[in-house]
Amino acid sequence: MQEQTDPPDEPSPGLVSTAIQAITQHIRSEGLAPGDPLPSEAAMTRQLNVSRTVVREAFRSLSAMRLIDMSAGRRATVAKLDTGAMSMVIEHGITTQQISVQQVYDVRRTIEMRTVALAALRRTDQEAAAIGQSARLMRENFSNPEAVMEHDIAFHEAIAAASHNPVFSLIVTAFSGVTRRTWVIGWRTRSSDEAQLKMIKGHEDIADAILKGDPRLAAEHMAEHFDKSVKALLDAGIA
Amino acid sequence: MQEQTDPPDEPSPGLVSTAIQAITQHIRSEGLAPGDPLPSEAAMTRQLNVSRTVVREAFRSLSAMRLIDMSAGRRATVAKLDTGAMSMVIEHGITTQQISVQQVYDVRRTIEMRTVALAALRRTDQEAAAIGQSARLMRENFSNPEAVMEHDIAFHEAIAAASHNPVFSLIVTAFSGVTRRTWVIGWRTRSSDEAQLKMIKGHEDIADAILKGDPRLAAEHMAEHFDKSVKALLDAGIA
DNA sequence: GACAATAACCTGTCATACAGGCTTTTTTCG
DNA sequence: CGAAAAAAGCCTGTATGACAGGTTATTGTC
Repeated sequence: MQEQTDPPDEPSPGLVSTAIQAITQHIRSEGLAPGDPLPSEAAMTRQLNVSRTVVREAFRSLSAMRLIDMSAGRRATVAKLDTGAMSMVIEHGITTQQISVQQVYDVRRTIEMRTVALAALRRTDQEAAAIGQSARLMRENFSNPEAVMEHDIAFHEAIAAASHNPVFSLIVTAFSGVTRRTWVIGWRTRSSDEAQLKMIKGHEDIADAILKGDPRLAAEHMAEHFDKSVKALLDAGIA
Repeated sequence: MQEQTDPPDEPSPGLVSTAIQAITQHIRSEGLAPGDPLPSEAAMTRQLNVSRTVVREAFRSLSAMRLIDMSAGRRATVAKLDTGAMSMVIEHGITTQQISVQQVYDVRRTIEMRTVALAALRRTDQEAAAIGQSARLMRENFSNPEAVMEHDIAFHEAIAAASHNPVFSLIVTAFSGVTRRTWVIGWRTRSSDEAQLKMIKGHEDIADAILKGDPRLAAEHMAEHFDKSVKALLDAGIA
């Protein structure tokens, strides 16, 4: 058996938590869709019989998680799926050293081996074009590492989008922040222009395999890409 | 040497967002670890030159994401990695029909094919025991579906933990909420006791493979398990 | 030196106030 | 009559002050 940290009784989870639950419950029970408006703060205040402070902190919390959208003067609305909260959790794990960059890469590899295969099977022509475009822009901006990185990130997100499973997109996008903070290290480790161009070639190979609709080949190239990336990070001493 | 009150031009992402960033920035720059205390609200109020309302909403937002822990009378502290925020994002996606249960299962399958293999390679004896224990408890509570479900969930989370990669644990645990809301449907679809026992046997096979340290076999059983689970959900008409 | 009383600080919640953004209604003018 | 402009009304963003109750540090006593 395992040790539980929660005491057996939790009488008051706090008014704010209660309010948060009431709001999410409202979304569920009313079957609200993205864009639909939520009750005003005043209405919630009356319904829950608490102060506006409490209701406001609840709304603000949901807004911070990007579950709802708030803006001045208008009512809050149900938000489209967004990676905001996940990104913050991952970043928090990294900055407090509870997870390592290498662990993130291991998860990315696992997921992207799947997204790339799905993309090869399910991509539309437009999505294939977007993926190819990102790879092409990496080469064209070769002399500008920052630009290469952004197109690299866009490349991976485009593949996730082409998997037609928004959960994959969510996760892959959540990792982009970590990538932004470590990408340059991997790039510098590829000391020669030749090594750097080879890395870009790897992306083009993946794009081609997706365009051809060959999931096995796409996954093979993706595996190779990740193995090299992780090796680059390890060479640079990233734990 | 630094911050004056009003930067001349900022499209104003809002004072609260600014405060949130200031707090996370503080965690980063001070290199805080889980359990370390953050500045008091009053201190933050002075430092950012905003009202306590703003600072409070920022703290509360971070608390809702489980990035910090708050409790009455004590200062907020840096939180241990927690799946709270991720769970809420996934649940939000499900309730607003932006993602389907089947899409979640596809992601789970992808991830757990990896965690089970890693668990077979890296599990400690204690972890192997915990995994086996969960499988055993599933069988022992056979007549109580709710209990079977909880041990099923614990089983998968234990495997993720045994992968020794907290990011996997984070994601697997984030999906547990969805499982709780759909598990019974799959269970009912297995109409006969025989079919239900076979499903439990599948878990025991996985546990055995992990105990034996055979990643390939473990992954094979896990694949089978997921294929049957997804089939059960599809038979029940889950989109 | 141990221990209890107390002071100081901190968070949780409430009430109120006001500036400014949106939306709807009313008014006015063509 | 119709359309544009003005006003009214609701809504959110932020600030301030107040007080209850929990937590920690200090002090004073034995």
